[in-house]
Amino acid sequence: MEDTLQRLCAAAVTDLYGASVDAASIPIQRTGKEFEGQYTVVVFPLVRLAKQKPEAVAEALGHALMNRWPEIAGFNAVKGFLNLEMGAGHWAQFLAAAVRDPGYGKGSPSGEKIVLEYCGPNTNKPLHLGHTRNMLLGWSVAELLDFAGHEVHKVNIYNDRGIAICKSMAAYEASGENATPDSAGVKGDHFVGSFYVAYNRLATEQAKAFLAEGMDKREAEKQTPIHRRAQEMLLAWEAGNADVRALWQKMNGWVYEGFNETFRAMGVDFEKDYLESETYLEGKEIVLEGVKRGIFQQHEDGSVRADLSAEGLDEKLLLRSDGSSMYITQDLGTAEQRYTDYAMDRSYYVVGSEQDYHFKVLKALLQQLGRPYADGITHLSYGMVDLPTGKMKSREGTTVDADNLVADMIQTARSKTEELGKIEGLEQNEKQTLFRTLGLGALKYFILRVDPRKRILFNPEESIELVGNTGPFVQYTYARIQSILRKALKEDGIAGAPGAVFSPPANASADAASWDPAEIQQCATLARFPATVQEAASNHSPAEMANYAYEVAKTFNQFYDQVSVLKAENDQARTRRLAISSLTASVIQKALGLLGIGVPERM
RNA sequence: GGUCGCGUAGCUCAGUUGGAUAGAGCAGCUGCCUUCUAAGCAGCCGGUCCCGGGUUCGAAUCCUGGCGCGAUCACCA
Repeated sequence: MEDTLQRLCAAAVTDLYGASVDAASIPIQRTGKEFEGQYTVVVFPLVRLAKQKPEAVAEALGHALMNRWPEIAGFNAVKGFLNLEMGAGHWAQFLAAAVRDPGYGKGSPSGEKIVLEYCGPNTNKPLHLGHTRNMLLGWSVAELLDFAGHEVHKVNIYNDRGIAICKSMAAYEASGENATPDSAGVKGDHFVGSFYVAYNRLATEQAKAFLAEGMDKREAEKQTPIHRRAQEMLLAWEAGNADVRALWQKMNGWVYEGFNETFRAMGVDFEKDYLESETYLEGKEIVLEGVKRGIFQQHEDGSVRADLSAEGLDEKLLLRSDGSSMYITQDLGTAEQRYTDYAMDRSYYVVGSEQDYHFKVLKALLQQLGRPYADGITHLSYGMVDLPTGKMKSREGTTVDADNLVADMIQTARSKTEELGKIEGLEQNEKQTLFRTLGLGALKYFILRVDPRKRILFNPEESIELVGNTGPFVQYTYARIQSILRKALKEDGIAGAPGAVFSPPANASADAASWDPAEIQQCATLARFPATVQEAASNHSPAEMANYAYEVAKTFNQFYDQVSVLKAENDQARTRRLAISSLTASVIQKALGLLGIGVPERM
């Protein structure tokens, strides 16, 4: 739509003033609420070419556009702003085309292959609120890119080895008594996490004796038997010790089971899992290859470093003097592995902003190595989730657990729904589904509607809102529409697909005069969906999609209030409004779907 | 200290990449349910867009200098 207007404007300017302008540079925007019209051309940039006053340019351009495009029904010029009113015929055409297109909003295939990594948990403790933001963002960005026309592969990376998991293992060995998640009746990841907490308790306890001897705190903890045991296990793991590996395998297995349950509850999925235990050796080889090619430097003590000062970064350690690998080394291996698997054009890493530096380094290293996938790396950085008490810290138990959070939200949705008492007729399992849809909808919307870069403040004391600018508000609008459509089907005695039934009147352009402003406003909002998809995808911003979904719902509720669908003045208006309603429902369903939020048939 | 990010109503956030009188929600106040679901709609109240300078027809948006908050700069991950 914008493109068309820009083209027409450019042509008109050439006709009127004999000057050529770049069509793409002509600003087209939505008309402000206080003015008539749907699209506004800002003519200030053209004033210089025209050598006339802005108002005169707008006026002249308005006439010229009307001549060129009959779908423009009128215009008004205010200062340098040319407001265009599209006629009912235009909207009727739009409506007919959009309603009949099941793929309305979907981008055409770009041929670009993208691998998107998100979640990236450690396997020694359960997922928390920080992971929740990561998962929701990652999943949604992937869906947006997919819907916008790219080929997207979602992958996870497990940090499944290292000192953290050895700590849980050491504590389990010391106090686990061969219990299992089943025997304890605890979800696997929580079960293992409880030993991570137990480790810290034991270490603090055991450190007391050393502290009494005047040792400093860090040193004292290093001397504790439990810490020594964890270190020992780490070395044994690297050496391939069968017992340690078996325990590691068993405990990680419990964690994966627990995680999978959380992923299901959260509604996120992965096409492939990567394990750092399987890629860190490959990372080491890449570093050694770099040394051989003279790209990285091996120092006298045996350590390997990369000089990134040319990129404005520091010198970076890649291998320790004992030859063991670093965090960054593993990521090099994982990246290589990924390219072997997918040969992707671009790779996205959804990881918190505290790792901005890390990803700059990773990309720079791969560029130095001349890897073909290096330039295609993008770090999708997002801000932390803070509590009123400050930053979350696992060791201090100040995290908000992901499973509890979801359960709480479902509970909140249940009590609100029961309080309103509008769902008496539903079966028990339908109710459960509804509470889940609403609870998760509220949670996901709450997190996704804010700009990813910004920090989110989450107050566990206050439950997430269900009224106002929220997920359930948008869901409610959908449910309202479904109620109308059900009644319409019943009145008409027709069963079938709403899309087919609620097509607009064939001769819609004939009833131009009868369109209510609310109908035009709703159509104008719905018409922005495809452009919003592309923008949200290219900006990697579910927030833009969330805000759009809110606006679609908001304008529909106004429409709902201002005109009656089922009791419209005439059949033509009724059919048309049914078409607008069903298209609105479809757009809401798609927009929320891109955020991972489901829609209820009633609520 | 260097680098990066953020700073908009009492609170939580938008602001279409430089456009009109800066918008929503929550909180507070007022109206609207014998009419398609009131988880809604309409209205009131609420602003030094952190501060100073600059660029131009026009700046919350771009540049520059400050201030504040946060992250990061490990032989941790």
